Amino acid sequence: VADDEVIPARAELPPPAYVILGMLRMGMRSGYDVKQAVDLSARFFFAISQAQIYPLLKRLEEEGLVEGRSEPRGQRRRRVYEVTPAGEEALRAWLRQPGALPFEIRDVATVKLFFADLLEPGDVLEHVRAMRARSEQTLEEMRVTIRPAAALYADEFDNPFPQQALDLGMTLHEAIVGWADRAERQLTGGGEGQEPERDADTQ
Amino acid sequence: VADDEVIPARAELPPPAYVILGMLRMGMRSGYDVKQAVDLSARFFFAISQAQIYPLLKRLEEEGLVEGRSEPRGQRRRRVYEVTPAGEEALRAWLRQPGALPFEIRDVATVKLFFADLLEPGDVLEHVRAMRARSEQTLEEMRVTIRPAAALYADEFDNPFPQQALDLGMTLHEAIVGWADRAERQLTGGGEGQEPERDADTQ
DNA sequence: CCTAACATGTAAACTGTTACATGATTCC
DNA sequence: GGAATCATGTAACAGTTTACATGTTAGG
Repeated sequence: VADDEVIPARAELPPPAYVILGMLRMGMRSGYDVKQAVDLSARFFFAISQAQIYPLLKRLEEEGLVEGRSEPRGQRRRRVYEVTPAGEEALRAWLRQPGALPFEIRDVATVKLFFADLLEPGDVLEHVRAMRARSEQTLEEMRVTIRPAAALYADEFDNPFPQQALDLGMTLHEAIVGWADRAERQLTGGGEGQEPERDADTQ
Repeated sequence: VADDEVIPARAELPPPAYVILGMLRMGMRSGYDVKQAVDLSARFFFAISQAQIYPLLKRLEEEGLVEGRSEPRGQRRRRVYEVTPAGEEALRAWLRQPGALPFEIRDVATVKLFFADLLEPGDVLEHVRAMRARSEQTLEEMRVTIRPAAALYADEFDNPFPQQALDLGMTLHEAIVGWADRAERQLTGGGEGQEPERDADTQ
């Protein structure tokens, strides 16, 4: 259309852009769809917020990696996207690209445990139980809503990878539950005869 | 000194500020010390960058939660901090404060696995192995450098919590290694007779 | 002499969240 | 008629990283 169609060889896309690209390739069509899909699955290892999606879709389109068109539902405006061959190639290249894969956790609960020295024993116990409950709740969510969807991808589309990613997430939270059990036993005077049961030294 | 010493009842401190406060309380003295300590331990569940530390130390001091003074080593300038009673109280209040404890993971490796459908089977296998190797390396780091330090805190200062936090981190990475083993077996035609071994359908 | 470690600081850029605005449609 | 959901967008803010600047000291 314009005369400045030259792709300006942009900087590498941020990871959330590839999440969007991947979700579109898996059949999601609108920005809204993508957000729903991420909240249902990828959120457990890479959350993205709604406000990131629309600007990134625009950018993906500018770079020719997706093609969007208006497809309203009734009077309700709606824009749907398709991954272009260039987009698929960009996604594949990113997936294959080796290099550092930082495993980033940001968990204030563990920070609080780390410094729990400052708390009363009762508070610490409660905190460990909260951590346990949190992972159990996450597991329940995964079992109820995500597992069936992942199974569908495995069975219908012969794509086992969402299920495997979900499996990793569940494994992680099961490990936390196991850890919490051990920690709890240790805190509730679990050292039968071994340790001379620490007083509330608090200092 | 000035006439506007009134504390302006600031917004709640961001989590990294409490990490710094906690580290100072554990005996770290300078910003540099804090950074070293975080990189050695807390980084596995809550990393903070050097550029965050000095402005936050300044802010903590403004709010009366720490007290700093210059304590050069030779000609090399150096500012050391101590947690004030108000600071200890603020930390304790934050530790006890209930409420949402989001467990945030941002892991591009799992994102790549999730979308691995686009890759050749050989690439996927390699990727799972890389994830396994990553966790094994992290475990090795933890065993070599952090575990002894955590044990020291447990034995010398009767503070078992850093060790327990480290333990949680190790548990997590051990779970990933276990998951990777299973995933690898599944990918290398592991379905002996069970599954009719999926071809490289690639699409 | 040179490198690594000690030590502090900040500007600019980037990333991400919160909160709001806007409006249509579906379901009760 | 009202709430929930569908659907898109953005401005303002908060948080984070990268990169650099600056200088000292210890060790090979």
